[in-house]
Amino acid sequence: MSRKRDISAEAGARVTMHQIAKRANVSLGTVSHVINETATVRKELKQRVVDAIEDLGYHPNQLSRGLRLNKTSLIGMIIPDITNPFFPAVVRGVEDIAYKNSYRLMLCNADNDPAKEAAYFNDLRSFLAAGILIIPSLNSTIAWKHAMPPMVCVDRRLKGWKGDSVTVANADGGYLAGKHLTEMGHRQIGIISGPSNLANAGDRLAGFLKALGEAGVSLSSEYVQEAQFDRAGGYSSAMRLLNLLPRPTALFAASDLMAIGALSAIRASKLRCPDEVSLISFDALDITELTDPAVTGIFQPGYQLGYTAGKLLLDRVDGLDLPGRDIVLKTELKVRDSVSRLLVMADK
Amino acid sequence: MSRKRDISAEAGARVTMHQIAKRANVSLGTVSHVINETATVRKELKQRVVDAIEDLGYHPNQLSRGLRLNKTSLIGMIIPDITNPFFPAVVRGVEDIAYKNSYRLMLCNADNDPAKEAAYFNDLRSFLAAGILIIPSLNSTIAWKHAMPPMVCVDRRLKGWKGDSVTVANADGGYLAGKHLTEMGHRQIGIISGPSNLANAGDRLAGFLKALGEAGVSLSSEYVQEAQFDRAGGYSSAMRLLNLLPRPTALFAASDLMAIGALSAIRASKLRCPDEVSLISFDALDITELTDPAVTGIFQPGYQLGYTAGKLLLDRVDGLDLPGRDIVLKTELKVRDSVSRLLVMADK
DNA sequence: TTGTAGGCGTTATCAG
DNA sequence: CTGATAACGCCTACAA
Repeated sequence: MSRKRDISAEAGARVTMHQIAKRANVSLGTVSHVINETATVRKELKQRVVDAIEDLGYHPNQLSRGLRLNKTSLIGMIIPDITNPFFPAVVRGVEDIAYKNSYRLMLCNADNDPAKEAAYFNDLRSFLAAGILIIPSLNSTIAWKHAMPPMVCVDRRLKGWKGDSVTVANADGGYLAGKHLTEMGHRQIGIISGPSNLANAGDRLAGFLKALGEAGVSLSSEYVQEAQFDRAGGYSSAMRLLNLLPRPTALFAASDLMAIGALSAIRASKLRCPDEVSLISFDALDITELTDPAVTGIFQPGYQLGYTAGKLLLDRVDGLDLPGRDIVLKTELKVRDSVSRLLVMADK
Repeated sequence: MSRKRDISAEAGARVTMHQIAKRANVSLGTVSHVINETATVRKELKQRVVDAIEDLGYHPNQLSRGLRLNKTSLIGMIIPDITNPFFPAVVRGVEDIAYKNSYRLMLCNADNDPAKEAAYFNDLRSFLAAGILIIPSLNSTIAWKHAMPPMVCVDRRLKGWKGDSVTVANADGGYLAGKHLTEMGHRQIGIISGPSNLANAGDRLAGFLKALGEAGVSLSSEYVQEAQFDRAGGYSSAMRLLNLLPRPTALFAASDLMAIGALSAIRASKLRCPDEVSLISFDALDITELTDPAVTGIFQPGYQLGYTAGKLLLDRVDGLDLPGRDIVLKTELKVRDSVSRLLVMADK
């Protein structure tokens, strides 16, 4: 008795099925049956139960429920960096589809730290999440494990991943960017690429270089800088690029955050964009629409990415048993104001 | 037996303490003791247990753990809109302090929908979250309930909230903005205020008007527009304001997102900022540093907000029993390029 | 149609 | 120092 009081006196003490049963004068089983509609209960009894639930403000304890069912209604999602505005868009997509199917989203921000990512991953499993969505961090150590809940990779694929994934057409996007630049007359181009151990970054770069190749443009290696997908990375890479001779007439940044950093670098170098240096970017988020100048870039459908991934995951949660599916979403060129047409080429 | 197999064959089946005990040739209790260090176990046995845990890749089931302890290591956080870049900053602050204390963050995006907010709130309680952090949505219906886990209000206070809260000095911030504008010579000013049912918005407005009053400036009511804290709200309000006669020489936007909308409106009206229309804003996020022009604004310490709120919450989780604390964080004027000095006043 | 009882994986009490 | 054993709240097979 004293033990029971000790526990129930804690802050989280809540109404249980037991109390509902007692108040409605029915058995525990009956309460469960009306809650889960797992048996047809006599109308009168049912009403009594419903009333009791209402009166006492009962909400089922998801822990015991999950323990019993060996699964919760939680969808776990791991993202590398919540302050990168691309990811919240993806999250919104996931959230909409999950909430609609009465799943809840447990969002974990790995902070690009593999250890943190792994910790969150294990926790998600420990909470018996129904499924996991992951946008892998830079040096992710997550690997397929035995007895995993369904999982789908979003935006980036886990190394050696065989399951479902949803990504964007990074190579195509890079190609689009390269084509636009060469069509606008640029031949002296600097590239700010993402971390080379990220497939994403490699694909964008490859696509971009392919377009350049088709236009007969070749770049010596110092014109290809590698950096983190953030502002600081964009800034320092752009600085290096702008000091090269001959100076590039255009820069390709592999992400919007990088592009913003590059823009700062261009300003800091007392150069004008796009008059003296053009800039094209990848992401085409709202924010790069309001910079000075608005940045031309390759649009990635972030919301769709999340929504689609959520759908694939729910399929698996519902027991779909199929080989892994890869869905690749199209990218799109958004022409804004940061790329100028080169009419006369001084060195020609 | 068949039942047991049925359940353990499910996708989420995992290693349990039972298996550890068997493999290490000790009892269940001993395993628990070495895991929780709740009794000193003989070195040799302990090693066997540790090895078994390692070998089998055991992770405790948080559901049963939480069920038993009547509390999990989850911190729930409800935010109104994940795509508003102010909130992710707050989340980062929370996350850092929570993770450091080995709590996990369950982030819920209410989407400014009171129903969704309430649903998440109940779910968080159902999962026996150790504590809840909430940035209330616009028309929040959350009210104090019996047997709630510790909760602290962040950024905005819940109606009638008596517990802990962390907010920023909105009135002071508004005052700072008003003072800056009048000191720069502006007397014809337009205001884009937030929803009037939000204390936040009211405070900013009141502070701003106070500064105006001290400078002997009074505004007729059509110069005060009310809108949602987003881009669209900023745009349409600014449009209305810019069509007023006499046209305001300066605009005060109650949030960065609004300011960005206002900037678009200024451009769409073929006006130049800051030459013809100055703009001052509230938030001073990174993004408004890169717009054209960079927007002068009142800085809110988002990360600190989250970090501090997290600390208050953990205090409560640890059983601190004290009357509610209100912590108010200071704001700060960040001068950038969107406010011009008015030297000669035509109508003087 | 309703009620009873056992067990999900832990922790904690208490006796050896 | 170690090991049974009883809960925690819920679901469900099975009995009534």
